[in-house]
Amino acid sequence: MNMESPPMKLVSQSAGQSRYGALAAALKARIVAGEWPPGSALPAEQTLATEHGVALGTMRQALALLVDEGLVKRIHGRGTFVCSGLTGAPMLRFFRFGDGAGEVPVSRIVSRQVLAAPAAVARALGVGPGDATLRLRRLRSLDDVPRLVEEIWLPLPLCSALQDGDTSAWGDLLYPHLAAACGVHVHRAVDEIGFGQLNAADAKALKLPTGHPSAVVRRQAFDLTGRCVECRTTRGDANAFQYTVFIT
Amino acid sequence: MNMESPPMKLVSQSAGQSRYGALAAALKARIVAGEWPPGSALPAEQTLATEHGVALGTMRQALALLVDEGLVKRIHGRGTFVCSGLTGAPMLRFFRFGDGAGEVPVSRIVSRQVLAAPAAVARALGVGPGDATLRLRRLRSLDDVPRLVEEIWLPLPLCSALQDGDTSAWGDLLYPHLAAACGVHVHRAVDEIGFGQLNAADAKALKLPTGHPSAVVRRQAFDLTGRCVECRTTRGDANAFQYTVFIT
DNA sequence: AAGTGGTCTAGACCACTCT
DNA sequence: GAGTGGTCTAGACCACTTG
Repeated sequence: MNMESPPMKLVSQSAGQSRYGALAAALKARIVAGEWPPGSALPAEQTLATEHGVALGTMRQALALLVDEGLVKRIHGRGTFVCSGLTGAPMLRFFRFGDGAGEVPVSRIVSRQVLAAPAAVARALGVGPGDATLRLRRLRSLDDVPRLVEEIWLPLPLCSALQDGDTSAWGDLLYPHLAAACGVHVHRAVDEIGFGQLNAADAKALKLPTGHPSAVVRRQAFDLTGRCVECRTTRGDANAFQYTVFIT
Repeated sequence: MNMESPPMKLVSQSAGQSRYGALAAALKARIVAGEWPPGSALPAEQTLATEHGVALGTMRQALALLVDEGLVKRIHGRGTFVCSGLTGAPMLRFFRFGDGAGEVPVSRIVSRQVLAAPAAVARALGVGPGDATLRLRRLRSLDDVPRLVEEIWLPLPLCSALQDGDTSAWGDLLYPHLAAACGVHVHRAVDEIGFGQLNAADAKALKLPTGHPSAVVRRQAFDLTGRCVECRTTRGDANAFQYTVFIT
């Protein structure tokens, strides 16, 4: 008879760290490493608990940490799934244009170029200055009225699948297309809101006078590994800007 | 011998609700009713669990809900405390004025009047239009440079302690003074950000030209019971506006 | 030392989803 | 019905704070 103990994953636990914290970190590492790709299911909590030789409750605490972190999503009766990334984090949530409905604006890529990254862009993307990047300019419209202008920078070996082909087939959301075409899943983003004036080109695109006040949103988007996979600047009419912050 | 079961709080549990959810709601009701005032400690979790005839873990889940809600704060080794309210929710976090340090701006009340609430203010405060309110105008400065102008409306029987007395003794933060003088604890607030232009009076106070672009923050503040206890409009130079949003 | 919350266990049973 | 996560129990022991 084989009395060997079953294979058990050992988790290193640094001093002062709880066991569920260490477990969460270990699971996160396996997710980031791609062992369970975005959208796929993790083993059942009972399986994981047995594998690691801990009680069910302890494993549940570890998984709860990953849920808080936005890394996995648990669905009662179905399983635990690695989050597939943001679909939009829609820029429109910063603005109130007439309608009020939360519809997705129509997107049109008006320019696509491979360029050496300027210093600021390279810093944001975490690449070397002068490294090859893809720069997109995009115009977003509601009811055929242009509302937002965007300048999007993507790191280049990574997103080279977007270099060629018909941009009109991309759809109105960048992130789902980025996931489908490049396998890049946006997991987290940071938007920095500021204020400025439209330059001549942007003003013309938005059919507003040059120098018109504009809200400026600078975004960095990151994937599961913490790598910056997009940096973007969005501009729209400052008078339509409205954003709500909840404080607790 | 007295074999009676100890007094046990009964909690009504509506269908489809977990027991810890019902417990949390019951505890919240007692907090809102003032049974444990802000800053005071709740009974020990073990005591509460026994009182309600549930296991420790269940009571812990209930308390965790209250923590998430920002209603109580747990401190290891000390106890569970009702949150004493926001101290500032500083408006300055929306702006970047030179220094960069997160210091509290010096406040000066420049006007204090009892006024009938205009329609918009009455709606925000949840009082009848024309009800008595206290209107404050406040100027906030950094390094003796005026940076923000504020118009603050307070409901009046509630905040009547602020009607008289020397405003220069209030200190630079409104909420701690509101708590000390009126027993009003601000527990939650909603800030709505927009852009506009300075009118002549505000421009003069900020030493900027009339019509200068300004960031406008409209705030409603609420106490534990969900009652609106303040409505405020803050304006500052739009060019100094900067706010960061994290998306997950 | 006494009292508090934090971690962990080893179970039981329930609610939901899929086949 | 089999498999999943969600709730609940009744303990044990640990870590932190205070007198």
